[in-house]
Amino acid sequence: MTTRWLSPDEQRAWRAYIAASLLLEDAIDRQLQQDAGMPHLYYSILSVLSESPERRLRMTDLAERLKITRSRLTYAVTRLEKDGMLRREACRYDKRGSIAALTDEGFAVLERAAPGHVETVRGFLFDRLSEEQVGQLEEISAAIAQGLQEDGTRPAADDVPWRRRSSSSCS
Amino acid sequence: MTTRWLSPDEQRAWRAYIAASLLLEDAIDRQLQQDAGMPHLYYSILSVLSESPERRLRMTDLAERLKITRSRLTYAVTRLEKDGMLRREACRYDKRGSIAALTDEGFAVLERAAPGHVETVRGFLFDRLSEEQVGQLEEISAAIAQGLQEDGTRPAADDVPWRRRSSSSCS
DNA sequence: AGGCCTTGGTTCAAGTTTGAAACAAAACTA
DNA sequence: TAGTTTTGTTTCAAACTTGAACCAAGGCCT
Repeated sequence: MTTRWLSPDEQRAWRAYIAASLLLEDAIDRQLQQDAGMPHLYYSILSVLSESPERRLRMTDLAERLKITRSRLTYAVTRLEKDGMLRREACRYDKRGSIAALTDEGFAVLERAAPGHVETVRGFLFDRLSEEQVGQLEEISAAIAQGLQEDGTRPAADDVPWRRRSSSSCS
Repeated sequence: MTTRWLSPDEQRAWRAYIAASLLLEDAIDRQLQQDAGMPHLYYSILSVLSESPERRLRMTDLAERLKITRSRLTYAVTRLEKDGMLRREACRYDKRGSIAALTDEGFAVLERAAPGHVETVRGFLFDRLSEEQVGQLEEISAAIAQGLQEDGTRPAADDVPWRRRSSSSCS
């Protein structure tokens, strides 16, 4: 089959999107690196933990929410643990499991960094978009994410009638 | 001043966006790594070069178009040169300058990889969006990028009445 | 010409990401 | 229950990114 190339509109959208996402991630990484001494992903880890029940989550669940590989998470958590931002705990119900628990210090760091981070996100993103566009951005993002999450390299989709396990809290 | 936190709508949009951009870049990187043996950025370098006059561009111009640091580009170009995808040439008019020139082999690799790449972008992005949304995505991205490009850490903005130099072709 | 600031690129070390492999503990299955 | 497969996590080496430092060379003064 001959390739369906991108239309000029699609080309422009694609390039604009690539540029914007690169620039935005860079700006946010730099801000957080400066003000909190950690890149965006690491901040997000603390943030997700802070909103979880008892401020703790199993590694796999954490990785799933952040859309990153377990291996990447392991590395990040090791660093954050070294820095005292969180602690690893064993899972009582599943001896394989390991739980990342936010420490008080981690929470404090998060609280101190949050205002600056929000300012940045606002300044570079939301202040530049209309309310309408915010809605559009969410819908577009959701559509993209959905397509990419239908279980990664799935087995044809009609092969798995039930939905994936929701979570495995533990603790 | 007390922080203006994100509204629920903004929160959702932000999280959806982060997830989508992570997932999308990952998917594209994986596809290109598989089919062309290089990550997305490296492919983009070849792609930009292929569309430039004489298929060559100065390092700084290349970095500017791709929105990456010169140092990152240096590393990437070194790898691509080692792989024979491009060649570095001296700049005749500016002895500091160095020009990246796509080789025939690089062009060939690009041509072979392009269809698969476009399929992927289409499958994960454009096939999931309405025509309208494509337009919205472009506008949103452009707005974001614009805000982030007003000359990085600029000197107060009212300090530089003229616009930055456009380019420095050479060769 | 002689200084001095800027620009174009690279280098280097430290930090991060990737993907495959290794392990150990569940969960099945025969 | 032993054997096999799956799941949860880490480990390791190779590749990549970051940011600061460095080295020319070009531009501007005076």
